[in-house]
Amino acid sequence: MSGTSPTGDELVSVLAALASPHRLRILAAVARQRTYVSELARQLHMNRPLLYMHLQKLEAAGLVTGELVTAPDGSSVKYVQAVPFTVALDLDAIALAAQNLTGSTPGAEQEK
Amino acid sequence: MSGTSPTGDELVSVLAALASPHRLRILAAVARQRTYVSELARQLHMNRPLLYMHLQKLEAAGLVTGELVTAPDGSSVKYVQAVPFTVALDLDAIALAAQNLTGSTPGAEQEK
DNA sequence: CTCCCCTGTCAGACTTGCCTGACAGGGGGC
DNA sequence: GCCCCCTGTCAGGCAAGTCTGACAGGGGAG
Repeated sequence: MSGTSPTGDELVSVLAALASPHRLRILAAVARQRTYVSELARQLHMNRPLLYMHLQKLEAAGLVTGELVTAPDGSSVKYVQAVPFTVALDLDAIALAAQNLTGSTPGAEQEK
Repeated sequence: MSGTSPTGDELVSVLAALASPHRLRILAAVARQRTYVSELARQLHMNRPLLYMHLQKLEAAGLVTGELVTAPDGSSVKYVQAVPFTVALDLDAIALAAQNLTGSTPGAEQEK
């Protein structure tokens, strides 16, 4: 879904995921280098539970992927990675997305 | 601010304004035709106070402009208009925006 | 055994956003 | 006078998002 036009709902969830300073910072940090959760928490000066929440929002929106790597010795570390994407946002895209929203009431009058 | 790279905060507010099915629909309807508030409320089947709130969020983000037109007879009608814009959203844009956020803690370590 | 680092998850407090009905007021038509 | 349309704003309730400290558990090093 990097060049394809997403459904309205997908667009909304992506935008909602992006509309947060914390998540913007997280995404930027993760895009720069592959890191694991605790390290990321230190870099960004935020509590881990909070980071977890934001991460799972980003993951739900499909913007990052988590990978729990279990080393041969048994210790596990969760690496987080940014998923490349592109969204072109303008009035036409909005108008298009607004048409395919769940609950767009297909019977509604488009033109008065 | 249609081709220029917005500050991180601006980006956040725009995305937050856009991350709502209601506001997407409002923006789409307003982009299609110039309408006034009450008429818009009827088209979208939503209460006016609710519409007002969403409109002022969109206006705060700079996505729509309101214009209170007072007819020669004294009756006034508020027309709402969409403001054209374009935002290219990808990892680079995110990384860039994350750098200029208020409270980006300029003294923080960029590279570990 | 003790200390440290890691991963998850939880309940609770707090803040913000969302939505509603109701109100005040301006103006026109009958 | 009454009724209809328009603009605004308000308090209040409800739902959702945000953030915190604390906990349980796995594993390694001294």
